[in-house]
Amino acid sequence: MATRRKLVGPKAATTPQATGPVTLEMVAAEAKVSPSTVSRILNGTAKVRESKMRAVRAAISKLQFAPNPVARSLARGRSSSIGVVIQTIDSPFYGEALAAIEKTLFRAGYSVLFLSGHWREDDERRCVDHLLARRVEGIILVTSCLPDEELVRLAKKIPIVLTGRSIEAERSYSMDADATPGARLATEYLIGQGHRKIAFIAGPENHPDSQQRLAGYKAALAAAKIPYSVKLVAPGDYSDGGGHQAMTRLLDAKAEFTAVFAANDQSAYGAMLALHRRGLRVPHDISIVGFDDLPTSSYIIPPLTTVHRSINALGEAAAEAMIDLLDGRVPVSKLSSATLAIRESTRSVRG
Amino acid sequence: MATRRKLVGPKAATTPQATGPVTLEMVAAEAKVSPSTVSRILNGTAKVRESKMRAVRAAISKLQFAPNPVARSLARGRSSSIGVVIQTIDSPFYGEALAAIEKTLFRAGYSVLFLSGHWREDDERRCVDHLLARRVEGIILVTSCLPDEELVRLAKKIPIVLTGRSIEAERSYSMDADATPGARLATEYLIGQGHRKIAFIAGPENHPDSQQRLAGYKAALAAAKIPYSVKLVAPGDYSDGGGHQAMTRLLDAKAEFTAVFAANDQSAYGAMLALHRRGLRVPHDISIVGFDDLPTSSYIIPPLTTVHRSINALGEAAAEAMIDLLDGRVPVSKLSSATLAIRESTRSVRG
DNA sequence: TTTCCGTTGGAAAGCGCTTTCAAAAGTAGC
DNA sequence: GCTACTTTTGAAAGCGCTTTCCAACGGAAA
Repeated sequence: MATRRKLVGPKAATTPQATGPVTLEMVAAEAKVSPSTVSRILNGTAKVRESKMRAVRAAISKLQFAPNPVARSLARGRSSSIGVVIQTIDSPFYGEALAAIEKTLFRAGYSVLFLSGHWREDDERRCVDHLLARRVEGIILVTSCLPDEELVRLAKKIPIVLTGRSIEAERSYSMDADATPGARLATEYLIGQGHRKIAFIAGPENHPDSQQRLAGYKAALAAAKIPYSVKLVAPGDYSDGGGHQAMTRLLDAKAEFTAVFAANDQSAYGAMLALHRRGLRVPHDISIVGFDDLPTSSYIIPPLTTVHRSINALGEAAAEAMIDLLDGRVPVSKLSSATLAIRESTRSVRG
Repeated sequence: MATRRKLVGPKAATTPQATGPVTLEMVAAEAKVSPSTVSRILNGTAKVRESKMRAVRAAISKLQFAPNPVARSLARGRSSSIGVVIQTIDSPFYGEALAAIEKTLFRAGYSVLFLSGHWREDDERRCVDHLLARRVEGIILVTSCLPDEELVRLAKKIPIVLTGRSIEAERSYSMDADATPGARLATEYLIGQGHRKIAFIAGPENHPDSQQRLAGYKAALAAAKIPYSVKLVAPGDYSDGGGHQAMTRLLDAKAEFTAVFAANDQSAYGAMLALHRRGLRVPHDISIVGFDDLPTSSYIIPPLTTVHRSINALGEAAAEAMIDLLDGRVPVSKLSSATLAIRESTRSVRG
């Protein structure tokens, strides 16, 4: 029977001192209405007499009441928060997307939980479990590395939106921004500039996205009837260091090429440095194009020609798709295609 | 009284079908013990007979039970989550710190809510309010721009840890990694290399951190008895573009200098590009040193000499300080001091 | 065997809100 | 002025856990 944890006596409501956070009940008491009425006003779930309305509003602002979202979540069975799994929260590439996701979701009244999966299956799985445990209402997976079946299974439990992947499942939305056309565009540009010997610095071998970039490169080559040579392809890992190593390897192997297409900008940076170390000049001796258009890419020397995809738009679209999913609508894709930001790291070698 | 929302009959426990998420009560029923016992086992809050222990564990794994953190938060009055307010979530500089915060806090069992304040008072205030409403247990403010009084007031309500700022308040911890020594170090290095005319590209004028960088520059100059000249100081804003503009302005003003100290690496990138555009070579004609040591700084051309402070350590320390605060301990500072990463953007102009 | 004391474990209250249900209060209509 | 509806409102149950309180239990001392 004892009233646990009630730190103040029965006259609590009349004692406005250190009673901790203000509760809805206190507002009700202050406004002399029932808690239900306060709740109804808060949520607009029913019509309430104008006079009470005012009284409650007054009480709310007088007591500085703010509803406890935890209690609300529990009662409603919904948490108003959604989870985002990303490779790493400090990804230079996805950063902008995160910002857009945060902004869009925040506006729509959701809290966002960002978690880093480090592009490792088990880490990512742990993130997802954590998010499920936290009862998020949906999960956005930015280029997940989880197997398809698992994602499909996940989609059965909770709405998910995927970027850089594509699965078939209810209550899910895949935004597979296929990188192939972009990669092809870059390679074609190089070809158009008269280059015939074009090296390629690849990304992580097992990742679909990086495979698409390679595919685009090959496609452009094939279309121009330029034979594809494995000697001109160096493995990288999307990092500056990887690009540096790849270029070094290419150079050491005495591969012949007049241009390089790097699977992403960071690799391009590294490659450029390697070139520089060997006394080769960009674009005079070697042309180079990147992929991603990182913010700094217009400021490095020389400013990098690179494939641009609005990553901000990607984030926004992902967030909007999630909102659509949650509201029971079917998201519509509105991703713009890749363009080439032509800057100063490439030159024509024709006539 | 009607039992609301109870979708299945009284024999619910025996019907293992689509009953939605598994609850502690279901586990209790399955293990034939009371909910209290399950809770005690879950939290280790009391000794429980070995046999029941086993039964409960079995039930848990059989039903795949995971406690609902929302309910738990409500009951405990604690949310096990902490908020982080950052300039922007895609900050190239703080990114690493965020990653460290996430990792450290996650390990300690907390969820992290990242919010972007955009270095604007009202945005930041809104973030803080949101976090308070969400009942986070503590807030980490990464170089907040809120006025001191406000932070002090905030600290009264909730434990906070501050980076790049310093306030006096209970249950708060300031990690004011003063930038002055680092800036001084950079400038002194340049002086040591024989430079006497050293330009400075400043950061945002009103920010304490950027003022410290200027102060360090001035201090080094003074110590070497080199007169300080406003003509050699160009306003910037910590962005690549700002650095580019600043350098352009310096050059247009025909300022004479043989070295530049940029308030941060991004400004340095921009400045280098401006130099390059004018045909000036780094470090042959002009030496340049940056501040922050961004990941790409070792890969740009030429690799940038810059002030290095472990931003990863900063994040880790911030997270640990928060944990200390929450556990009622007094955090102890363990920030290492700034070092200079000497690379290839500077050269000696002596003898 | 009885008494006393330290363990275990269950019943139930409570966290702060939402929502159902039914009673109270208005509004018409006759 | 009274019946028959249609709002508006309050009481109370419930969301899924934690935690207090106390009864039951088991073993040691008597």
